[in-house]
Amino acid sequence: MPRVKAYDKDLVLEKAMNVFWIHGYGNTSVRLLEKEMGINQFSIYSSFLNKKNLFIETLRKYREHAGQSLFSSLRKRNAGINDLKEFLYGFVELVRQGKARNGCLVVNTTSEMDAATDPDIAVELQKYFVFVQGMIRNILLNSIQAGDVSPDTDVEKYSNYLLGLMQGLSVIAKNMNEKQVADYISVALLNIEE
Amino acid sequence: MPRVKAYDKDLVLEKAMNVFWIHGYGNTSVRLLEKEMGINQFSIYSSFLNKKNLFIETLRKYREHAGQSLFSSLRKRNAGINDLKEFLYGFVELVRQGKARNGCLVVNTTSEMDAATDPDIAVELQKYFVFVQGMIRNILLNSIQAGDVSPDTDVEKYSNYLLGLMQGLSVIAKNMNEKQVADYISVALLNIEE
DNA sequence: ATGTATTCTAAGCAGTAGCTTAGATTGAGT
DNA sequence: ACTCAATCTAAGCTACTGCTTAGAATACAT
Repeated sequence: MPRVKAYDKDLVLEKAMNVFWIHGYGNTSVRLLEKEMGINQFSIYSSFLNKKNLFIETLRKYREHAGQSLFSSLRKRNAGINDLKEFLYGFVELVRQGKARNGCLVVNTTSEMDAATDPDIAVELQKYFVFVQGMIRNILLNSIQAGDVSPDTDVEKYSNYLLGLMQGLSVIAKNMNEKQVADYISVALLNIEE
Repeated sequence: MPRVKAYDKDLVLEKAMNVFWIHGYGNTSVRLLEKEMGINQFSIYSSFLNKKNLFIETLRKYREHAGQSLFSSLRKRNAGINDLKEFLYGFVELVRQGKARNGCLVVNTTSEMDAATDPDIAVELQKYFVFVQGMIRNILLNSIQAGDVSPDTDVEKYSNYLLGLMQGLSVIAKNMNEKQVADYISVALLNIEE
C-alpha cells in the first residue's frame, strides 16, 4: 500500500465548518478553504468531491458538534424545563462575550438559500431542525412527567414554538445586544413556567 | 439640456429590490440585475454608483415598501394589540399561500453578513430594526392606554421580545409549514393578551 | 532496494464576478 | 437645423470563481 494521507479528514472538516460558519456558503471560496483547512485544493477535491459536498459534510459535522457542545445539557436523557432555561440564560452570556455573533450555521444557510433551494442542502438543513425539535419534545415530555409542566400541554404545538424561538435567538444574537436578548428570552419563557 | 433617462429610477430600484430579496446580496450578479431591472450595466453604475450602493438604496426602498404594504395596518397612529394579532395571523395565511418563502430581506442580509459586517450596510439594517421596534412600541403604548395591556408592562422589554419574535417569524417562514408557524404565533401571543 | 498505488505540488483551465470605456445615439435649448 | 451634454450600447478589463491535471514525492509490500 502506498503513501498515506498527511492530514486527518475529520479535523480538516471541522476547520471547514468554522470557515463556512463565519463567512457563509457563498462567501467562502475554495482558496480560503485550502488556506484555513491547511491542505491543497487537490486534497479537498479528492477527499470531499466538490465544494457543495464538502458543505453538506460540514452540515453533518455541525449537527454532531452542536449536539456535543452547545446542546450537551439538553441532550441528557432526563433533561427538563430547567435545563432549557439554564441553556437560554447561558446563551445570553455567550452574547455578552461576543461568542454568538456568527449565529447558527443552519439558520444562516436557510436565510442564504433561494426559495428554490438546492434540494440536497435543504435536506441536510431539515435534518438539523428535526434533531433540535426532537430534543425539545423530549424536554417537554420529561417535564410533564416530572410535573413541571401542565399535563395537558400540547407538546407538538409548544415544540414548534420553541423551535421557532431558538431560530429567532440565533438571528438576534447577530443584531441585538445582551439586554435585548435577555428580554427576548425572559418574556418568551413566561409561556412555559407555570 | 440633453437626452433624458429612458427609465424611472425609482421603478428600476424596486425591481432591484425584488432580485436581492429573492437571491440575496452575494448571489445577485450585476448581469442578473441588468436583466431584471431592464437597463444596461452602464445605466446601473451611472445611476447607483456601484453594486453595494445600489443595495443600500434597495434597503431604504425596502423599509419604505414594508411600511406601506406589509406593515400598513401596524403603522396606523392608533394601532393596538388587536392589529398586531391580526397581522400575525394574516402572516400565517401568507405562509400558506407560499408568499413568505423569501423571508425578510433585512433578516436574510443579517444572516448573510460576517461578524465583521460591512459597516455601511450594517447601519442600514439597524435602521430597519429601529423602524420596526418603534412601530411595536407605539402599539404597546396605545394598548396600555386603551386598557388592552396591563399598565405596568415593561414596554422596552416587550418590544425587544416582539422584535425578536418577528425576526424569528421571517426565518421560520422559510423552513416551517403553515401549521408550525401558526403554533409559533399562537403560543407567542399568550404573553400579551390578558 | 524496488515497484507501485496513492498523495501532494503547482500550474492552469473555462466561466463569471464587478466595473470601465470608446463611440454611437438621443433630444431639449438655442 | 444645429449644438452638445447626457444617455445608451457593446465590447473588454482584471480579478476571482470552482475545478482539473501533469508530474514530483511518498511510504508501504514485496
